[in-house]
Amino acid sequence: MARQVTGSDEVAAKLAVAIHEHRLAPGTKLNEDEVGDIFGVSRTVVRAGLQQLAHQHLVELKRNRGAFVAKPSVREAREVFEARSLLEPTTARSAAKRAGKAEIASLRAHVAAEHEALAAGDDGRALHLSGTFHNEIARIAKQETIAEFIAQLVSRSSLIIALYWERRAAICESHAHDALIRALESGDADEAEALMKSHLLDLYTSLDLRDAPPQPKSLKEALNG
Amino acid sequence: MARQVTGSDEVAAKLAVAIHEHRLAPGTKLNEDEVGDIFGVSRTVVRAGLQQLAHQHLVELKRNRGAFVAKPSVREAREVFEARSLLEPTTARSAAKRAGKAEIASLRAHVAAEHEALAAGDDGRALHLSGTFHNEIARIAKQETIAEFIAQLVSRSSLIIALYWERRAAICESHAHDALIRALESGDADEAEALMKSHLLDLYTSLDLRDAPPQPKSLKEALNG
DNA sequence: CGCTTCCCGATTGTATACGAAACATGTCCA
DNA sequence: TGGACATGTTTCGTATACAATCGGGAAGCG
Repeated sequence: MARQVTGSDEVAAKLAVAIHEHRLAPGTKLNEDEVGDIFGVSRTVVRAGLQQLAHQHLVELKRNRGAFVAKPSVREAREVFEARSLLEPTTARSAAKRAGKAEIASLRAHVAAEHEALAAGDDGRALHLSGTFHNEIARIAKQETIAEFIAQLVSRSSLIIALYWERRAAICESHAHDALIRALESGDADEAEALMKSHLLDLYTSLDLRDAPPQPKSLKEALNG
Repeated sequence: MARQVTGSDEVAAKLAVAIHEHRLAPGTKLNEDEVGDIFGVSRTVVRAGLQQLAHQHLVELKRNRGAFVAKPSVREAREVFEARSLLEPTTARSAAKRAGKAEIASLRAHVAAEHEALAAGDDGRALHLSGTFHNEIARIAKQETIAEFIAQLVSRSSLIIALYWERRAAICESHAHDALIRALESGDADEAEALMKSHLLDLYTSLDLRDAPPQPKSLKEALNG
């Protein structure tokens, strides 16, 4: 089928994007043979890719049962945003100190692409870009280690949004990213940090994290869970 | 050979402990067949385990070259401690608010074991326990997500210490951990946070992070790097 | 009619086999 | 004598084959 120059990394990356864009819903079973046929590779490489995603908590590996797109619990959702609130504001501060013209331009292009996708009705892609914007900030801060953590947290946030997002209509038109870019451009570290903090809080409070289990589609699933 | 009930997780865990205890030096080649023979499993499961460790940056996977125990760069060392300084003080604060009698007792036992290992001359084990102490703190804070990050950072710190530690003699007799336990016991969140912050700073400043490359064992290695 | 039990199918876990890439060595030529 | 090329060997990357395990469904029983 597809070219066989692809390694397990590529499989993992493509699945990750599909999850970010909400084309794969939480709980979806990822059959090894099926995925292998789709990408034109053998189960060996598919398994390797799935394990990568499992380490990032994007898929859940159940022994002798297979791989499923992860369904973060309410507890996990809170923890993810707690972690983000520890890492990202300080990272935004660092980014404000380091951002040059090239970085600012890149960020503006990123946001433009996001708005474009939104206008085209491609909500999934818009959501994905909205998430990777945070990765870009971390990259500008030149903290590879922290950037990696943030990338993982952003990925997991995408799953959390898929499960617990309430006001879908008001999707991301908050222009919070624009404000952040302005703060970075003017090198205002305090402002950048504060904006990032409130942006994350906004995101967090827009979730419906009542104790209800993550919408059990069926009774059976709820019982076997 | 060992029992075959072992999965890839077990292989990864055992290798990780060996690395933590400095029984496997940075740069050591981990031949798949060799490791497989040692643990009595096939290359398939060894590869899975090595990939796990690679995701934690404990081993480095070079395409068509094999797996090597990671050799963190100076840059990476700085980043790791930067990340720890963002995560751990706040986590210690949380732990101070939640720690009960059972948790305190567990921590004391942990430190006791550490001193015991040190007295027995088992420096590697002492170092390992000294690291996992931080994991325990994170566990008490009941932040699984952050705890996982910290666990990874502690692991990587172990490698960094192996490469850049200067005053080996003064190993950990700082009693910083004892002071931390006292703060947790009395529920003094501010004190716990401050102690953790200074403890990490102590660790960081005791490293020799000059720009020199991580001690190239041989000229060849330096050139091929 | 509902519950339990057992067996079979499907899917994963592990081992092995084969092809490919990289390093080392040895030879040939300038 | 020194360097460059060719070849051999080792080790990894991927595919395939076999074995173990779990879930579901049909049959049997209360």
